[in-house]
Amino acid sequence: MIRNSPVVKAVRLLAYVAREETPVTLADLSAAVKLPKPTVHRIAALLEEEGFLYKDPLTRRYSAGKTFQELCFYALRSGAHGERHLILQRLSEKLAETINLAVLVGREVMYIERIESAWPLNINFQPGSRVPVHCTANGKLLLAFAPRRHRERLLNSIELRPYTRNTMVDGARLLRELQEIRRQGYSEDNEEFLAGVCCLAVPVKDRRGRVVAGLAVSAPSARFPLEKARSYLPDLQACAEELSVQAKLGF
Amino acid sequence: MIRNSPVVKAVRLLAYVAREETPVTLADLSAAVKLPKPTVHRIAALLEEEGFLYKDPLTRRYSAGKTFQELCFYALRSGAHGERHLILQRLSEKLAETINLAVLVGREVMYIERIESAWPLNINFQPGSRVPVHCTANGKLLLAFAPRRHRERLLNSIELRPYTRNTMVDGARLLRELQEIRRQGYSEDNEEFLAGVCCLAVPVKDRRGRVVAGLAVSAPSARFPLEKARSYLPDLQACAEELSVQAKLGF
DNA sequence: TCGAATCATTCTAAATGTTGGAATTTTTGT
DNA sequence: ACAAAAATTCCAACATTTAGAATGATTCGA
Repeated sequence: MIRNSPVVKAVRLLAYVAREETPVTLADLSAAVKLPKPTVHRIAALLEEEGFLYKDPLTRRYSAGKTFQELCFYALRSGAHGERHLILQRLSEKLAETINLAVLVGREVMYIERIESAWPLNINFQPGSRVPVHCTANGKLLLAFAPRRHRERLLNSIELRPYTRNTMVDGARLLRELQEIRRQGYSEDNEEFLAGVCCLAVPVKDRRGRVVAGLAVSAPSARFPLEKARSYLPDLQACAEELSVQAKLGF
Repeated sequence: MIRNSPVVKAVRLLAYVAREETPVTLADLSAAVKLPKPTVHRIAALLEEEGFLYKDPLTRRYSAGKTFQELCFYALRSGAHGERHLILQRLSEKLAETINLAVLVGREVMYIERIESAWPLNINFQPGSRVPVHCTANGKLLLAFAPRRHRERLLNSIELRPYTRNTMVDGARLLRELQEIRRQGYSEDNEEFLAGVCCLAVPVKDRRGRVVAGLAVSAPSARFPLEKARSYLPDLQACAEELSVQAKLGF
């Protein structure tokens, strides 16, 4: 991806101006974003024309423009992914553990949402971060329910790197486990990725029944072992159903 | 001035996404800004990388990104230096009570500006702080004038937690009140959030007449009961109008 | 009031990223 | 399972960006 794009420069200018308390001079801007003044000047002029910046005619200082400020009202209005977040939050509160929603992206699992439990000491993975597919509950789940061709291609292209003593590094064994996951409808991670942390994941399906995401609870084995997680299966499945039925996945 | 600059294209994309209520597809975007899909695709990817857009991995729809939302927050708050502040200050002086301007952020109401009255003893809510939506004048007002879909989704996802004896905890009754608010054009909070404190709020509209913010007076019922607040409705409305017409919302 | 220093703006040719039709892949709807 | 729609990738022609240098404007101290 091109990182020298004028688009990137423009939004960084915008970000700097918006974050500053008071209007800024061109020289400030130029120093802050590390671009030559003529460059900043031109981009700022474009942003000004679009109403994203406002240049005070007297002081020549830049601040947020009218269009931009108006936009702010709208952008904030719909706090990202309200309903989905709420559904997950309810589940997290009930189990008192971390809940995350993930999808398959390329050869990895990406969190699209994550509700941290109130407990201290739990791993910090931000939404957007990625984890391996062969040693996580969500990963194995999504792999198990992926279309066969897709699954095979993926399995051939990943390396079964060991993360803990329990990480599965044997392809044949992984295959058997995937079959088992399809049979029982959920997957487990018994400290296969992070020592001391176990997970349990259930599928989230779209209208047509295809598995599009995984919903998992993850917690320190010490206070929340897999047996306990299993006892909450109905709650997890109900939550997954809620996400599916209401088609709240999208937004 | 070059008008075909990618910078211009980028900010127009951003503006369109921010103004839409729900996440938009690439095809929508392409049609809306009248640019070929590959072009939109590339620019959107850049904006996503910068956190200005968020592409849901499941639906591939674009919405405002995290960095952008954070920026909006700053941009709205830093308006406090300019004309907007003066307009609010005049009103506050006339009523001799606390005035605040608020917007809907997610499921809550956020103050973007607040002029404290000179009186002692009044609650200290800084700009940026959030209050519930179902038991405040601004909250009910913004809810009442929000687009229907947005309102319904919000109502479904909030908990009508009681704060005082007067807090509305009955959804049906709240709905009726919202209808009444739309009819009469203003909303009241009769000690529903804080015992002993009442508020009255009027809508602030944008150019197209959509309600984007709420302007409220809040005061101890003892010295400034709702009847008295109502007598100042013309002043509040004039002030809201001033903010709207002159488009001084920005700053 | 003057001049020096700083800041803003314009100019330019070379460099770079952009562009969008066409092809490809993926997803959706029937 | 199929057709239609949408998203994504490609790439060579092309338009914009780039930033040094020059110029004009403003600020500030003496």
